[in-house]
Amino acid sequence: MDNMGDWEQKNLVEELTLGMELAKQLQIHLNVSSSPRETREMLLQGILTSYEKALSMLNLGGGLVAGELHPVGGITITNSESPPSLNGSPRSEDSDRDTREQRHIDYGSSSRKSMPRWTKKVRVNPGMGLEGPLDDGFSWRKYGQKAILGAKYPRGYYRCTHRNVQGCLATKQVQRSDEDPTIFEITYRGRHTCTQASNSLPPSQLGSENQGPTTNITIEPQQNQPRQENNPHTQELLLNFRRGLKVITEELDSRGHGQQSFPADHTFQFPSTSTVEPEKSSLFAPSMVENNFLGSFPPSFINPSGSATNYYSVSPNDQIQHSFAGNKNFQSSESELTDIISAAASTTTSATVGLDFPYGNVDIDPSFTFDNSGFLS
DNA sequence: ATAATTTGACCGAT
DNA sequence: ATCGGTCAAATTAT
Repeated sequence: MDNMGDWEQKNLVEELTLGMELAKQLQIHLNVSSSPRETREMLLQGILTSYEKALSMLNLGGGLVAGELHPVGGITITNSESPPSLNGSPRSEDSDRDTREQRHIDYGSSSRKSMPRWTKKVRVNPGMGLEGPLDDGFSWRKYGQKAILGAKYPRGYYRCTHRNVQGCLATKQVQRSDEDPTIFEITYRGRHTCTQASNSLPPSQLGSENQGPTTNITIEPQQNQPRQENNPHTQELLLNFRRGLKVITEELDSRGHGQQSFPADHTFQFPSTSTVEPEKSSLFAPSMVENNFLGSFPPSFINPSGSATNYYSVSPNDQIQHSFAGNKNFQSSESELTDIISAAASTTTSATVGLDFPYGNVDIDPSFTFDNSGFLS
């Protein structure tokens, strides 16, 4: 099982392959005048990230790690979370957003199976249709709620709805901040191994009365449904990435446990049963759209061609690097590991779709958040 | 009828 | 013994 050298090499190859794919994409984009600069930048960043990883794999001998060297601050996430230089794109403001997200990743420790865990703080401004924090695009099912010691509000426990069906072990906890009740701390654990099809909306993220807002998202099946088959390129790219992600996932699994290697099929399937909840929609966010989530890449990333398809989404499948540094050990306290990054950027893709929940754990590029500031504010 | 939520019990880790 | 996390039966929502 621990063919370290084995997967190490495998990963390296995967990484390099990924980089090559990205390079190819970039090449293509360079020939397409219509290709937005952002796209190119993203591709470039992806390439660099890939190289970085590959190099670290070689240098450190141990596949993992790159990030562990610097447990604090920039950590692993470097590429993803704080690529200051690269995408110093103008956008990326959390200022104008209602939901401000801050992420804090933390590894190791003693959690169950040493699953990677990362936290993100989301703020929901009153008055708006609240969405962000509570809805991250995944389907969660609440399985518990507990009063936490020093906390004023109870903590809600959620697990992936597909746990039984697909064995997805992803879970999350939602804790409302004592201080600022508009802030919610959402801690994710484990990554989704399920095929999160289009998530139908998670009706209640927060229990009932205790927690504040309830998310209401409406899905507009129409135009958003079609996604992948549109553009073969897209599909291909996504697949490639998926592939990469998958590898890492396996790795993660193997480390923590012997098994539980669920089929992380990379087929994008969307449940034909896209639930739509009309009623709510009328009440709140009128046009929130939940699309799919397969990809883990920014729109511009995939779609060069005119047909501005706005689907793509950032799925929490991308904590690639997080997984890398999944090692335990470490004396330290979480505080040390604390690194909060506010990742928010907006890529205005299409006005019609105002969604936001892109959060996932970004990885290759933190800066893709759909701009939804449009209607909330 | 089926699916999701609520809640107290249970359990492992400090 | 206490606390945080999970389970599962009962309850409620769809």
